[in-house]
Amino acid sequence: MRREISVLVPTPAYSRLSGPLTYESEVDVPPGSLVRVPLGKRDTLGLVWPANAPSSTHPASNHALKAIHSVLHGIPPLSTHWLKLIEFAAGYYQRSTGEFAMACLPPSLRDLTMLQWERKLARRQPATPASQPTLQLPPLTPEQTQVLASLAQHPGPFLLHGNTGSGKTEVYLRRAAMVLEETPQAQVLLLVPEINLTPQLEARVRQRFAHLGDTAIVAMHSAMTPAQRLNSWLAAHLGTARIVLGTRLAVLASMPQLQLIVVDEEHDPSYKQQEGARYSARDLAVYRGQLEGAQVLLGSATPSLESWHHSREAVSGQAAPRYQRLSMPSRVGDSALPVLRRVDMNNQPRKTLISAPLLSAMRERLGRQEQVLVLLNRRGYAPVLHCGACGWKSECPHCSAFRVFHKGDRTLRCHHCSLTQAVPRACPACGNQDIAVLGHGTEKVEEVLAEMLADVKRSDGSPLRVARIDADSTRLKGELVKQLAQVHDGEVDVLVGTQMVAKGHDFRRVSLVAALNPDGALFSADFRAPERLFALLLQAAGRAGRDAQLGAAQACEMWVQTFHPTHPVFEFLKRHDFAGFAAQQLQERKQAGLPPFSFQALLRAEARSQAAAQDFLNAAKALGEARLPAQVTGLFVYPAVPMSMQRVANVERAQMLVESHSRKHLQQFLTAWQENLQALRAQHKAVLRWAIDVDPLAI
DNA sequence: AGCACGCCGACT
DNA sequence: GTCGGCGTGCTC
Repeated sequence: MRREISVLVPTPAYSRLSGPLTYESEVDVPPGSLVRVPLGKRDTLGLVWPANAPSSTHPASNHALKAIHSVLHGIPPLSTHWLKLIEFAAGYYQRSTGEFAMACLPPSLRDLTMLQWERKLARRQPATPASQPTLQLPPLTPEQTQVLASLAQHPGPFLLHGNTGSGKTEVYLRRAAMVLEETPQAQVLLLVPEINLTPQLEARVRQRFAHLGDTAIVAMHSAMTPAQRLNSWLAAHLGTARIVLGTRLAVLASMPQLQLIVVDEEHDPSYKQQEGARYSARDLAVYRGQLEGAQVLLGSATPSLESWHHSREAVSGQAAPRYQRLSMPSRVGDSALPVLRRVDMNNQPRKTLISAPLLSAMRERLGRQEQVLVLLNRRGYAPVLHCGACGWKSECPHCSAFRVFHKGDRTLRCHHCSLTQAVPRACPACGNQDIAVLGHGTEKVEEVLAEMLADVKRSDGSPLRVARIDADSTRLKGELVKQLAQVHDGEVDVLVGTQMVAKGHDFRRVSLVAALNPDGALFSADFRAPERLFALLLQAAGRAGRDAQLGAAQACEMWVQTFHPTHPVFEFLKRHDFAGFAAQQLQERKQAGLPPFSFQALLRAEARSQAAAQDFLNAAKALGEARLPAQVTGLFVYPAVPMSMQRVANVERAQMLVESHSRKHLQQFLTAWQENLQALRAQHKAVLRWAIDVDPLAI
């Protein structure tokens, strides 16, 4: 018997094929099956969709249906829950369901031929036999015990607020072990913000869960090869993987027996995808947990203000908050929290890079064979090259940014479009030989510190070693791991780096952390900048004094060089008072009507000229306001403005903010708008691309 | 998005 | 005379 089958294919929302297409088949193919179908002249991967779903693009009655080519046999269909997750996410983030679904599947699944697919399945390695757990577990602190008891008693979701060093990871592992023991098939998803952080957590998880067998733990992140990604995905989908450890894309992995989702460092901006479908893995994790009945545990030392606002300590008799808040304020082993030292740069000589008090504190630490971590959020040697004679600056010809001077390879590099040129010997504008650098980057700090500390010797009499870790020094694969190992082994005394070293890595012998110039975030136009700065500094401070013996002798220090030493951010930081900081920030946000007290979306447009981009946006604004859905009220569309990075690689960028007090109304508006915007395209041909960003992180 | 068709400039 | 530029249009 012939039957009609709804199939999602990878077509973007604006292609007018956003709904499922109808194919025919001799046999019944259940929803969630992966199929190969003809689409135009090509043969593409498709996902069978529930038949009763509304099909926005039903074929004309006289249209001959094409037949499904083949079904990818050998694996069970994707679960109804997974289909629902995809449908929700695509709708919420304003993408077509087909495009979103295909983007969530491993890329090689799209490319494999039927034959390759069958070979792949046949070659799958059998699960390794499980052995008995033999590991000696570390004792739990009373706080950890209490938190684990709450996790066992309540369904969640939870927000675990634990200071750096309070043992959050141990809680994740213990909870995972409990869940895996309780249900023989159960699966656990562990999310981390960055690829850099997966290897060390993976090692710890493999060690702890060695008894489950090697194949029971898989990683998922974008740096894996297509074959590795397919293997991990299959293991998760087939249930052989009991623990999936990954970055944001792992939140969309098929895990039929999912029981627990942990989002570590839940405040981290890396959880928001910044291109294509701009989803928040943290928010989807919460939705997915509710959908599948899996427990959700968000953890951070500095929770996002959104999560903090939506969480409360459980109080009997009161309405349950969205997240139940759990706290672990103490550090394991009672090592003291670092002391904050502020250097008022108003009292320092102009253009001071490393102030005298900071330098002497560093010398003292180094003299005791302790390590020092120096943070500066700027790579390269100097952010600008400048001609004193004619005023020329090293602007990038293609972007609205300066090219950065990299001394190591004598280049001028644009950090936005990657344009790289040799440093000119003389000013390109006037020929003046005397061109100078403006400002400081990590390369320069590395150089200056090596000079300033040249007289300090290590205990064996050898010279001090200053090293640098940033995106430049770790460009080669494996370089970051190698360099971090050198720090751990004590080969490095002073480590200079960008914020990438502040995240997650434990440096046991570091007893002094210094932020050289954090002021930029204090008065930024971005309302989230103080939140990010606070998180970064507290996280960086947490790098210090992990070694209890070290901390007991002499408290560790967090140094901040600033022109605004009395700024509230530093006052709260000094007291390690996240709750106070959050209350103050939330108060400000409430008065200004900013998230989490309102909901935002951005419409972004890219065009060859700024005017063309803005014209499109303003036309979109007029159209949106004219065709406002009747039920939508209290919605405000701001005028189009250039983006803060206005031009990148010769493309002009503009954006427009939409704000509403109601998430539902914002959604209704965006859905209606999306359809109208397609019609606008024809009249704005100069516009290269446009996209909607729901819940944007930076405006 | 892909991948066609389709109509105008510099090359074996 | 062809190869190839990317404009426009369609995909069950």
